[in-house]
Amino acid sequence: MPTSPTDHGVTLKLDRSLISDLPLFAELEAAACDDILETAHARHYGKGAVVFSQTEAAHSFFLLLHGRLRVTQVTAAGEQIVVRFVNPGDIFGVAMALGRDTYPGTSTAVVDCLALLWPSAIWPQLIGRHPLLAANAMRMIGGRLQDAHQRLREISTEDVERRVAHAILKLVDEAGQKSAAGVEIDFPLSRQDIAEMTATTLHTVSRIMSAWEAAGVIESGRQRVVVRDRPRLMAIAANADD
Amino acid sequence: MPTSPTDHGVTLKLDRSLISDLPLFAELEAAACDDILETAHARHYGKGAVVFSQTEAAHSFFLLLHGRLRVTQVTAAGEQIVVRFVNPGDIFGVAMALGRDTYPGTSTAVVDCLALLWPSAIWPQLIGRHPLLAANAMRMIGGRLQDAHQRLREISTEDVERRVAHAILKLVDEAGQKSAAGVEIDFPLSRQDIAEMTATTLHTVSRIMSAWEAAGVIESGRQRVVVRDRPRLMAIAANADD
DNA sequence: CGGCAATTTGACTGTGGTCAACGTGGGTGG
DNA sequence: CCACCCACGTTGACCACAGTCAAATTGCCG
Repeated sequence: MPTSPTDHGVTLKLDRSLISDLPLFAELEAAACDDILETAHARHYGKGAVVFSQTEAAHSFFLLLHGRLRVTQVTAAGEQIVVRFVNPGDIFGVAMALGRDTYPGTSTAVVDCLALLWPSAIWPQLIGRHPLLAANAMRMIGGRLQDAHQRLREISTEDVERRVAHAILKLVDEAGQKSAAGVEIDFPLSRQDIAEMTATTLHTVSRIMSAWEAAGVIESGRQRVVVRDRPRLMAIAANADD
Repeated sequence: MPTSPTDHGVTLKLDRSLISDLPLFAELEAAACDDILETAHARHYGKGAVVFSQTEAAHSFFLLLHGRLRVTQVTAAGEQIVVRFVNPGDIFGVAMALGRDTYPGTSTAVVDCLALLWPSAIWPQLIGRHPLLAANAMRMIGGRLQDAHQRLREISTEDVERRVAHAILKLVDEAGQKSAAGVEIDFPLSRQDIAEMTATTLHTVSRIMSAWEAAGVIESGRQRVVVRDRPRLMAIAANADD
């Protein structure tokens, strides 16, 4: 199922309307957007394709336009954790800007994706010419730092059920799609994925979600989660006794 | 014991030799350092003093020159975690740059500290005038993001003993002081602190460290940790069976 | 020297991990 | 187009790691 990446529009001029509304380009003038796009390429990644791998040299950084990516890290002992999911408008693979010369994780397309990419070496020039871009990028990285700290807080202090509830609610906020029965997470998400986000096992996740399904809180199936009763799920996320 | 902050050198001209060797100012020219220092104040915080508090408006950002700070967050349920320790040369309280208008945590001086501070509002101008400062700051924030991900990995996949071993080793690297018996962490650090860094309880930390002490790996007392046998501690951090 | 905070240690318990076996649905190939 | 197969999911039994509760001890600080 993995598809090899294919180039698109490398010679084609990229239109700034693709990106000018994204938070990364907030406050930037049209000319600045054009200048930044000058050095960008667009590329398509089929479902299952690996955009970059952990420890690989960080040749490029990316901006996701369409689709959804999963970023994972593998420990020395071979266990995997999900670092985050990348949403449209997010930057990813910015290792070089963060002071690394290799990617710290692996990112995989969970659905068909379209991304822009720049050579990492360009970053210093871009922020030199466009201080607002630097400020915006720093805000986005800041958001990721907050997310990481929130997860640390949750894993440190909450029991598994509340952690799973928080994880599902966050994904619903980022990738919720109204459907007949409620709000559905619009990309394939396995029990294993949820376990790797919440520091537990797929078994425990399955047990918890089965209980929720029986209680009418969610509806779920193979790599599919629909939240039926959001307030109830929020109550579970907040409360210890239930 | 908490001391109220006192101003120092507000009118006094700050010398760039204080800061020009720090990573935040790497590659910056002398004139740039002077320009940045123009808007800085220096301030002293006595042991136990609170530099800023969670949810407080982020009026300033800081650079630690001397001492050591602990940054904590409190959950809605009232439980506390240690986010990190701030070492000399680190920036902290950069909430505004990360897109927040309040501090996400509380920072407390664990020993007497000296810090520079700037009004948060100045940040955009500073990075506008000094792109290298932006690049350096982003690298430092990137390092914190890596740290957070490493802790997530550890809490998710390792048992308590290995997590504690990793935490102690990291602190020894950052704040190790050669002493008669080995390498000592040069600031007061309680079992509770270690527990809040590693998502466990002070009881479990105490049991683990008692065992290590009996085995001659460390020597410890009231808010004091000396690593006697670093290689052995590294082996504990790496291995599961021991 | 009195008092309190930090630490130690013991006994018990429960959450959630491990091991194992069995469903099930969807994609793929014949 | 249907059937097979495999990845994904479910469920049960068991038990261990580490959290909780409790109490004693130590060592600073004032």
